[in-house]
Amino acid sequence: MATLKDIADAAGVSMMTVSNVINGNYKKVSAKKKKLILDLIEEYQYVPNLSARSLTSKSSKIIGIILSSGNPQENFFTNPYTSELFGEIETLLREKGYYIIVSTSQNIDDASTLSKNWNVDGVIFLTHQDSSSMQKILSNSKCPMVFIDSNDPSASALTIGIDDFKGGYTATKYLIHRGHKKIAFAGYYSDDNAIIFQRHRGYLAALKEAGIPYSEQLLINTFTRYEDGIIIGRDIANNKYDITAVFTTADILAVGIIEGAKLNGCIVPNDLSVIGFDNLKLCSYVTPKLTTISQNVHQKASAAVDLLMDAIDDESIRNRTVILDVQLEERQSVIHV
Amino acid sequence: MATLKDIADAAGVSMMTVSNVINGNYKKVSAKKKKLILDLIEEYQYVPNLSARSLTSKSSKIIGIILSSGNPQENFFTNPYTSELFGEIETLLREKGYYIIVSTSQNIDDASTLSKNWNVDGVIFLTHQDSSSMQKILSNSKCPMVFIDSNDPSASALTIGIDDFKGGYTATKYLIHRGHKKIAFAGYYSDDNAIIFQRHRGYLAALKEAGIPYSEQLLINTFTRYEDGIIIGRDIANNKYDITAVFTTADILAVGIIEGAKLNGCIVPNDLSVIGFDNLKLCSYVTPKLTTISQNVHQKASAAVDLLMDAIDDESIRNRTVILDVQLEERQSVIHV
DNA sequence: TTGTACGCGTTATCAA
DNA sequence: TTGATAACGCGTACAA
Repeated sequence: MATLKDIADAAGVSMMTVSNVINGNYKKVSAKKKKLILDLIEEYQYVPNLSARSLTSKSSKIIGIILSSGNPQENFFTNPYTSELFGEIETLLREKGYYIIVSTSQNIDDASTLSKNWNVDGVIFLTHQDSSSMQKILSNSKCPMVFIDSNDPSASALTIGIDDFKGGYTATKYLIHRGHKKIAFAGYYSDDNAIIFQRHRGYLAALKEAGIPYSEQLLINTFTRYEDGIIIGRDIANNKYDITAVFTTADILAVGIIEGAKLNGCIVPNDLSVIGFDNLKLCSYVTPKLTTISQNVHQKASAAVDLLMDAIDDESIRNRTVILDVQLEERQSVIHV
Repeated sequence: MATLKDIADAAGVSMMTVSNVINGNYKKVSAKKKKLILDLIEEYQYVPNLSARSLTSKSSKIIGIILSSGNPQENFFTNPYTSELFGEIETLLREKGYYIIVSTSQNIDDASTLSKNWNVDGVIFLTHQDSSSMQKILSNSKCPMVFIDSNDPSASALTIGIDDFKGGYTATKYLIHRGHKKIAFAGYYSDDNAIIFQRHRGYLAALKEAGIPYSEQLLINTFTRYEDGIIIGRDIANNKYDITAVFTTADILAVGIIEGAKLNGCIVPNDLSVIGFDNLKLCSYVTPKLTTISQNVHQKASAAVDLLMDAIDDESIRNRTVILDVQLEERQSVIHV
């Protein structure tokens, strides 16, 4: 492995001259030596050791991407939403010259260990963190951290979110307009998950606006996995709930519900209308194609990266919230009753 | 940020003693000092700087994971197979105490730059590399590299693959047993893609065994994306090909074909039988559920990690090929004619 | 324009 | 059992 010194020796100059060439400080080097050094670098296939560089300079050019949640998941990357978002962010970051270290640990403390271990320039949390975890992380953070889909009650962090209230409201209103009155809400509803809480609030608002009474029985609390959807779908088909439609907080859950219902003889949309959330590619793959609340994953990734870059460049940016819009994507899983 | 020196100063001992405690060399330290130091580490929340460590020690505890291919992809992580495989590998590696740097660059040279930049302990290539790229990479590799789904004509690398010939053979034979005689092959067929070539060979072998003639017209050469499948499906429905069944080299492509056929009035499996490849979760989400050749992603990930670990531990292991078995997963997309 | 000396945080060696 | 010192590869400050 060629080092700076090797190149310097070969060129008969000091390490400093080589360093200047590498870092593009061409004004400080004569054209002749510059060319010589450039050729040598090519010949030796020299690549700087970034560990060494990050030791002296403050920047490591590493961004940590963390996926962790209480919601049990064997493999975060079987979730198409998470995967797609991750891929978009990775691409954006790489184009800006950063390396990415991923970690899917369930343990929040690993986040701060990671950032200290490698002196990362920034961190992006891809999955929902409850507020206590968030506070814990922020309290001993030493670099900018962007949270996607997390609550920020104290508004003291960098967060990217979507208009969850509007999502819940829009979906529910759409169902109501189609004549539905008995509409269930299915998702991972919990006190410390503001995302789902807001969607639920939107759902309630639409119900109230239409003068439709709400009862606890309409809340189907569940993890958002395909398998959980199957069970719920079967229950629905077996008339465990008295409903004609269900708004779910994730496409993958909706797909499971549709399948479960079908297994027990309840056909979507004829016997049951379903609306999802996310607008994954998956929505077009299934039958019937899933009507859903669409969030723009690319836009979300881009907003997260922009915000992180801003915060890295400017120390003073340490709390800011970006809320992205959502809209209904009409397909085939809802029927007029 | 507390450093080794900070802890040493606080404890009134040398850095070396602290280092020994951190690295578990307890025999070299008195019990009393050990406890003192451990407490201090806890109090200061000390975490070692791995950049510094990797400068001195040979190991960086970083594994690079590279996704790159000529096959155009905006975002590798929209491919469920790739995502799932990546997630499995990440988990396995993390459990073994490694950090992961991901890179999705299209440029092969970035792979070697990455490995030099960070002095990675090993690299895993997640996507197919043609043999020339592979040779290029291997020629200036300085650490163990495992290739998944790549050809290794010279058998001089570490590779993980599946029995592609058997996959093609089994699928085709299955179709033949169901009475099909006009069977197309759809996939990214190219000279430098041994994977697909082998599947095609298996396909040919089954045809030959049954005495069914093959013609070039049965080869549908295409990128393996959903959108490409749509086009092919439409073509099939429009009788561009004279076939009753198609074996595809990827589930996502099969799903597209089914949809495209349907758009033009050709219903699977009644009018057309389709077999996929991979056995993604997606197969169960679609209608009809997709019959496919199943490869065990978890097993593949595990084999890749095991092989890499072996190679890291033992310099002498620099070429070895692991071939995993495949099998038919029967669902609903094939009919008896 | 070029070179020297030092420090970044850690570990290995060797001596005490 | 402990500690002093050199070394890893690079960048910055300063001097020539």
